Amino acid sequence: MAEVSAVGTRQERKRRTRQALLDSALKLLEDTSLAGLSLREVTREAGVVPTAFYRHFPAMDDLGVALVEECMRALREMLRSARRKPSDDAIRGSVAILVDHVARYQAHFRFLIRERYGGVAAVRRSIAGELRLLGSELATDLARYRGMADWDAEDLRMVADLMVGAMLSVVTALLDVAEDPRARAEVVAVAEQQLRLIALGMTHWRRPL
Amino acid sequence: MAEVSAVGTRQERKRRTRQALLDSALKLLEDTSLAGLSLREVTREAGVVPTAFYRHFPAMDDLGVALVEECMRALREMLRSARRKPSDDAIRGSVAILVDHVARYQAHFRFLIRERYGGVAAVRRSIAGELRLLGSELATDLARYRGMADWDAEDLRMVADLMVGAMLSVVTALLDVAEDPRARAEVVAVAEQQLRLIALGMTHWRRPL
DNA sequence: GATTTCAGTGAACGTGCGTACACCGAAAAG
DNA sequence: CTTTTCGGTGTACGCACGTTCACTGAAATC
Repeated sequence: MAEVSAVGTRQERKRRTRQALLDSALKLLEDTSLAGLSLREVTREAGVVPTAFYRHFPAMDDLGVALVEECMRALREMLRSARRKPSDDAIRGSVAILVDHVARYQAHFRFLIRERYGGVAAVRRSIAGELRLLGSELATDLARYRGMADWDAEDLRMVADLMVGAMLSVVTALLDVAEDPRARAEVVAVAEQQLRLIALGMTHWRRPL
Repeated sequence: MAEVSAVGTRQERKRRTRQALLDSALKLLEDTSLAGLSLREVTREAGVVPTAFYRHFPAMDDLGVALVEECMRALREMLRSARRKPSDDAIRGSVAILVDHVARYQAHFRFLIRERYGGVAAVRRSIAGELRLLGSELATDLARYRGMADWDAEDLRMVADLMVGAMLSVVTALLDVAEDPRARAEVVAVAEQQLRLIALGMTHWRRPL
């Protein structure tokens, strides 16, 4: 059970309680989905009385949407890391960054994967919108690559979406293997090969034209 | 609300009631996830009294697992259709079959996608196991293709998993666009391109060796 | 025809839930 | 110093839930 200390200004204390609710929810969501999570469980875990919940969120759905925003902050931070990678092997470097971030924000990624097609419509919409944005960002990143200047926007988007999909598959696989280091290494190896195969397809894409 | 007719032998009537429970659950699951579905809702929809549920399933989790089996039957039927395709364009033909099946078994596919990482552990495990099997089947299918005889099992498996992942992405996209025929055509076009890009990567995979 | 089986019934229970409401006390505002 | 604001409290309510148990009546078995 989390305890919120009593020090600080009033709005600071409110912010901390809100964060405690988000953290508690995320912790409990390792075992169930948002649809199976009760308001009372969350407040119990956070160490406040049930009715205090309403001082921060109108309903559980809204807490879910707030959690999506928190998760997306982590995802964007990851993309930023990948952008300033001085690696000579872009694929290996990107996968390494992905693995690192999934390990650090395990609960966040699990929530994202689970609720992407989960039972709460508002959360689904929120995740879909954010992922679409992420696809756009990746597409513009790809456009800056050597030898891709002549790609049209549609094809860039198509490849970017394929890569986002593959990335999320890898995240899922990583969450499944959890702590087993041998299985983890296998997942990483397969992910690198899959991306390499996609890259191989890209270098030959409509080149004959 | 479904009504189970009173004709037929006893075990036949039992089978029909069981199916009514499965159908009712699947219908209700279009709006929520399994974790958010109550036993009483399902029996209400099926037109039986709550306690009758226990004559067929020990708990909701078990109904969920039974639903997974039903969904997988649909998926296997799809693979069988794809296997006896006389199409000269394998990719276009496969995608067409996929689109057709998703349209026919929309609720089943939605359930599968939603519960794959949903809140019920037993169902998750069941789906993961079935998909792994599906990957194996696809890998052996691929091995029979012209020019893939020299691929080793590991690489076949890697490609098969990439394709299963891409396929599930397409299913998801199809479920999202639902009825809009223009968006649907766009999804189909992108899916074909993505598979074509993967195929392109395959033809150049380790060929230099 | 008598007996057994069993899918479906109906009433009743304890529980945990979301939410309404009046209240408190310290921080913020005047 | 006085007043206002407001995050958190405690009680209390009605409701839907899962599960129990004894019961029914027609089909299956003998």
